[in-house]
Amino acid sequence: MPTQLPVLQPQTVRKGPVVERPLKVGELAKLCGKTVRALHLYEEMGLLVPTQRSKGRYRMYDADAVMRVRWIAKLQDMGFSLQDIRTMSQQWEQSGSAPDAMAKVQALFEQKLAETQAQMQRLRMLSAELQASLEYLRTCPTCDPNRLIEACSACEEHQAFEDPPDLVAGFSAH
Amino acid sequence: MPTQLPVLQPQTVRKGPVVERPLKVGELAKLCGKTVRALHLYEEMGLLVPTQRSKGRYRMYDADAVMRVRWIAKLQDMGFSLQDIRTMSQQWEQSGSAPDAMAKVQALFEQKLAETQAQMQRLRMLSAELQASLEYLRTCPTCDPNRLIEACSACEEHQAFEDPPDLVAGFSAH
DNA sequence: ACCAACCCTTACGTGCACGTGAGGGTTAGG
DNA sequence: CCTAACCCTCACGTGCACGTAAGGGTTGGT
Repeated sequence: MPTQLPVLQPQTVRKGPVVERPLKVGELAKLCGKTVRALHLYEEMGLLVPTQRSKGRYRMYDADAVMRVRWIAKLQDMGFSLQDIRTMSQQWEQSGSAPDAMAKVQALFEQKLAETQAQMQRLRMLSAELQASLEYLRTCPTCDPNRLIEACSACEEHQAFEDPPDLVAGFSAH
Repeated sequence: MPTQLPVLQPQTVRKGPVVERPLKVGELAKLCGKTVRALHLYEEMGLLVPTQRSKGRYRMYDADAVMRVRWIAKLQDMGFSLQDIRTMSQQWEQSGSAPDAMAKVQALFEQKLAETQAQMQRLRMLSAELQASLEYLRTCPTCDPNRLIEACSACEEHQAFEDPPDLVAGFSAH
C-alpha cells in the first residue's frame, strides 16, 4: 500500500472521469482481460500503440487504450481475425474522407451481419438435430442392459424412429 | 469459452452416392468432400480404419466408411475437435452396455446443445450490435465530405446518438 | 510391356493467436 | 541501498487440422 495518501489533483474538467494515471502494460492487460503477450502482439501488428515510453522504455498507455483493446477483443469475438482488424483499422486511417471510411467499414459490417445471420440459421438446424438425437438417446436407458450396443441401435424401443439420427448412426459405422 | 465462431456447413451423413464396391482412399475422399491427407489423419487418430488393405497395401474401405467420415465432418461442423470425437468414439466402444454408452453421449450432446443455445444468444446480441453500428454509420455519407474523420465522430448528424456504438468508437481510440 | 493415375510412408511446413522461457533492466516501497 | 515485482527484447514452442513434397510402389487399361 502507498505510504502517501493520494494528493487530490485540482480538477480542470468539470465533468467526467479523473485524469487517469498512465497505465503500465500489465495493468492494461488486467483491465482488458488480456495477457501482456497479447498486447505486445497487437502492437507488433500495429493495432495498439503506447502513447509514450517511460524513461526505462516501459510502455505507457492512457485510458483510451482500454477502449481500444476491448474493441479489438469485441471484433475478435465477432469472428474477425487480427489481420481483418488490422485491415479495417488501416482502411479507416488511410481513407481520405469520413464518408469514405464509413462506407468501407459499413461494407465489412454488413457482410459480417449476413454471416452472423446465416450462422444463426445453421445453429438453429444444429440445435434441432441435437434435440432429435437426444430424444432418440433418451429412450435407450430403457433398453435391456444385457443387450449389446450393436443390437441397441435397432432395438424395438426405437421403432418410432425410421432410422437413428445421423449423429447417432455414425457411432456404429466403423 | 470458445470465442471463434465455427463455420457450419450443412452436411448429410447418409445421403449422396453409395457404392458397394470397396473404395480406395481417393474415392472415399471425393465422396466425403475431404482430402486424402485428412482421411490419413483420421486413421492416425484411430477415428477411421480401412476394412482391409489390398495386395499392394492400398487402403480399402466399404460404404460404411462414407457414413463414418461424413459423421466425423458433421461433428466437426458442430464445433467438436477431432480429439473430442476420438474421445466420444472411444467411450462408445469401451462402454460395457448400450445404456451406458448412450448416457455418455447424451451428456456430451446435452452440453453441446447448451453451448449452441448460448452461442445463438451471443449471436443475437452481436447481430443487434452490428445493426446499431450500421445504423450509426449510415448517417455518415451525409456528412460534409470535407470534414475530417475526427470531426465526424461527433458531427451533428449523430446527435440522435448519445455516443457512437462501441464498434465504431474503437476506431478513434488510439 | 508401358504409362498415367493412383497409392504408400515419412516428415517437414502453414496460419493463427498467442505461450513460454532466457537473460537482462526498471521501479517503488521499505 | 535492497528487494520484489514489474518490465524489456528476442526467439523458439504450442495446438489444431491439415498442406505439401520427396521418393518411392501399385493398378488398370491399351
